[in-house]
Amino acid sequence: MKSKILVVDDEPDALEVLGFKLKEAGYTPIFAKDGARAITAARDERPALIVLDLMLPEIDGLEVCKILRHDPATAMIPVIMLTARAAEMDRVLGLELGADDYVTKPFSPRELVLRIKKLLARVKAADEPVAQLRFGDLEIDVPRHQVLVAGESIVLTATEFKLLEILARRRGRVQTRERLLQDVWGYENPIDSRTVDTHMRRLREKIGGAARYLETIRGVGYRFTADAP
Amino acid sequence: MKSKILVVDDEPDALEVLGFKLKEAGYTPIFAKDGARAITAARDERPALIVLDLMLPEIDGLEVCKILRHDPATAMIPVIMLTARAAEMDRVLGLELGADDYVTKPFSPRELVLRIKKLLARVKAADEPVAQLRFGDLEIDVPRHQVLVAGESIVLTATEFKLLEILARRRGRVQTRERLLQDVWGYENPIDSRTVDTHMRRLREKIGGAARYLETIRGVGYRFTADAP
DNA sequence: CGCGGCCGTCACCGGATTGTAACAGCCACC
DNA sequence: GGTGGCTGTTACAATCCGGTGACGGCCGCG
Repeated sequence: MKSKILVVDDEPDALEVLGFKLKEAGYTPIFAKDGARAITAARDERPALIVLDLMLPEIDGLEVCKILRHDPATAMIPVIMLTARAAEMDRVLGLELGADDYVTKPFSPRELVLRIKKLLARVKAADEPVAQLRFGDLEIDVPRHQVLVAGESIVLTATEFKLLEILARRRGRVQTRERLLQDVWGYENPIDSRTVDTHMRRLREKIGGAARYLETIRGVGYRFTADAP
Repeated sequence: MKSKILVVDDEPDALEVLGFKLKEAGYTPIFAKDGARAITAARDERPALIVLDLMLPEIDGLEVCKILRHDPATAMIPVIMLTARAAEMDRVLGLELGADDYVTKPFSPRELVLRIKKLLARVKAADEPVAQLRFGDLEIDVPRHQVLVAGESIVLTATEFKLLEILARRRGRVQTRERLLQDVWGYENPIDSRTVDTHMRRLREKIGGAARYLETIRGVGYRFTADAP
C-alpha cells in the first residue's frame, strides 16, 4: 500500500526531481503546479501528505494551506512547507497557519524524504485510537463517552468531553487556544478564543479534584500534565 | 542541491582560486568585486553564505555587512570575513556588526572551506524545528513549554521562553537587540531595545547556572554559546 | 409554547507580566 | 587614571491575561 504524496511547486524541474526521489522511497507522487490545482487534487486524490511550495503564482502557499485546513475533506492531511528563507519560518510555523513542518530551500531531497517519513509516522501514531485513558483517579472512556473521577461518574457535555479528551491525548504538550478551537470546535465558525477559557472553567468545576491535571500556561495556552498511564 | 556561496573580493586572482576550491567542495560559487555588487547579488541570488573581504574599494566590508544585516531579505545570511591582519578581527567579530566568523589573510583555501562547512552546518542546525534542545544541564522542551536546568523545572514567562528558544536555536551567532525584538516580540511593536536587557537579566536570574550559555557581546547584542548537542 | 440545558460572549477584577526610567558598575579606549 | 559609552540592576507603573460571574440565544423536548 503506497502512500500518495502531493507535491506542489511551479518549477517543473523541482517536481521531476522530487517525483523521482519519492518513487525511489516507495511513495506514489502526484503533482500540482499552482494553488488552485493543488486544492482540487488534494480533495480528489486524498494524498497522505502534501509538500507545498510557499511561493506560488496567484494563490500563495499559505493561502492554499488555510483553504486546505478549512475544508473538512483535507483538514487532516499533513503539510510540509518549502520556504526560500529561514526567516519565513516564523510565519509558517509560528503563526499557526497550519503547516506541520517546513524545509528551507535549497534542500536535499533525501532530507525532505526523511521529514516526510517522520511526519507520516507521527500522524499515524497520533491517530492510534486509545479508548481508555487513565491518569490516577481520572478515567476517560471514549466509546462510552463517560468520565470517572475517583470512581464517581461525571456528566460532561459534548464539548467539555472532547476538550478533555484532546488535552489528555496530547498530554504534556501545550495546546494553544487556536489549536483547541480548531480541534475541538472544528474550523467552521470563527469563534472567540476566550470561549475556550469558559469551557475550561466549566470542565474544571465538574471534574473537581482531577482539575489539577489541567494546567494553564500563561501567555500560551493549556496543558494536561500527568505521568504516562 | 548545491549551496550557493557569494565571494566578494576585489582581486580577480583570489576569486578564481576560491571559486575553484568551492566548486571542488561541491558548492556553487558566485562572485562580486565590490560592495555595491555584493549587496545586489546577495539580495537577488540569496546565497547560503557570504565570504566578504574586509578591504574593498569604495564601500568597505564592514559597511557591506551592516547593510546586509539591516535588510530583512539578507539579514539571516551568515558572513565570513576575510581580514588582512589578525588585529582587525576583534573589530570584525566584537565591535562592529554581524560577521559570524573570520579568516586572516593569507589563508589556506582548505581552511576557509572547512569554516564554511562548519558555519553552514551550524545555521542549518539552528533551522531544525527540533522540539527538544539540550545543552549540558540545560534542556528546552518546546511543545511542553518547559525548561529544565540540572533536572529542575524552571518556570519561565512566555517572553522569556521565546527569547531563550531563539537564542538557543541560533546558538553561536550573535543576535542584535533589533533582531531579537523582531523575532521575539514581532515586527510591528515599537519597543525600546533596552527592554531586551531587562528580559535577559530576568532570564539569567531564573535559569541560574545555565546563564553561562548566555553571552553578552558588547556593542552588538547577545549570543548563546554551546557546543552542538 | 414553555422550559431547561448547553453554548458563546461580555464585562470586570486581581494578579502576573512587562516596558521603561533611573541609577550604578564596568569596560574599552584615550 | 580619567572618561564616555555600554550594560547590569532595581524599582515602578501600565498593561495584559486568564478566572469568574452573568446573560442571552439556540435547540430539543415535553
